[in-house]
Amino acid sequence: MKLEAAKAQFIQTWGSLATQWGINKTMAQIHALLLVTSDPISQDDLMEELSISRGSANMNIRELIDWGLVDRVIIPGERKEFFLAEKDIWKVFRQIVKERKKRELEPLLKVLQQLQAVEGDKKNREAKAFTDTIENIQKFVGQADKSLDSLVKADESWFWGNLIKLIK
Amino acid sequence: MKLEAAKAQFIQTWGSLATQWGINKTMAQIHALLLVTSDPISQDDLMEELSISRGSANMNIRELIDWGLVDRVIIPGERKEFFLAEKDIWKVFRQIVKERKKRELEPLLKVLQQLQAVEGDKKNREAKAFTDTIENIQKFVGQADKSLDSLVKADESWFWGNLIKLIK
DNA sequence: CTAATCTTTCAATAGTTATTGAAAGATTTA
DNA sequence: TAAATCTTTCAATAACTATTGAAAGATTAG
Repeated sequence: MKLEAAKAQFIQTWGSLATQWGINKTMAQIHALLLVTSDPISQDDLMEELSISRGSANMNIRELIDWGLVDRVIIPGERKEFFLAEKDIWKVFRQIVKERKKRELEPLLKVLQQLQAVEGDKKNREAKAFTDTIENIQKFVGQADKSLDSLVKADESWFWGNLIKLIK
Repeated sequence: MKLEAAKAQFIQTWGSLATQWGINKTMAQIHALLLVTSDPISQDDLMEELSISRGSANMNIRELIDWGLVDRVIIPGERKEFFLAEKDIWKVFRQIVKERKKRELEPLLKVLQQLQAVEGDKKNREAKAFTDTIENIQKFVGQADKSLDSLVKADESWFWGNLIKLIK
């Protein structure tokens, strides 16, 4: 398989995987291209390689920067901005976990806490089913939240090493 | 907060969270309603409570059954089918992990393996960047795959107990 | 200061995904 | 077997999400 074909397939695979996770396909494809390219790439080159418009390139790059997955890079003597992705997949993963935790898990926890304040008639079967499930979800999400906190701080080899011991 | 209001908020929260994860909102809302209701619910009741059409209800219920999150229930003396969700959140989580692993992680691993067969000119800087990143991703995804395998088989209290020990 | 180059915005448009509801298909009852 | 009840399908339509590209806004060079 030729390099260009392999790149193209990786970009397309990354993109369609992203779609299944509620992530913009183009954003994921830009990320994929930056992941497998050693040197920083300009917006124009991204537009060219992925056949996307200026607006889309600009918007999706900004989003990637927001997520902390891509950095702006200044190249001396160049007028344009260039972009470079974090290549260490463990760091990428950690960063995504950190962001999704902040954006989704923490707001969810707040809602769950509020929902526990439901007027509790303990004799009411339906009310009991509701509070029971909410309580269970809350405990689960709370545990997950704490665990992910540690994961975000963890060193990769340490993490896998211990996890392997744990699950064997 | 009244029970009905709390249910409604939970259903809406669960639905919008699902959207961010590439999951159909209505499917998640049906799931949410079934999660917080003790007794089995008929398709007509789901349609009524969530204000959705017959077609949508049918399709999304089937999808939930496919995911192994909801069961069909026959109630003696009733002509209609009823539906009941697994309430144990650990089981729900495990089931989702199992399915996504099968549908997404395993196909991804196959692609990554293929991509390692890129024509490798070791002197080529770009080729090296490509193979390095693919290799890293592959190792990472491989580890994750194995770990999730164990998680899927794990007992909840055992899992959290050990995880807490691990990350402390 | 002015022109040139680069970046950002955003309203229009395209593309994608989900929903509807009527009709066809099953199944049960009598 | 026929009628009643329930389930499934699917083409049309609606709702949502992403992309485009031209114009406005910044920044740099001369």
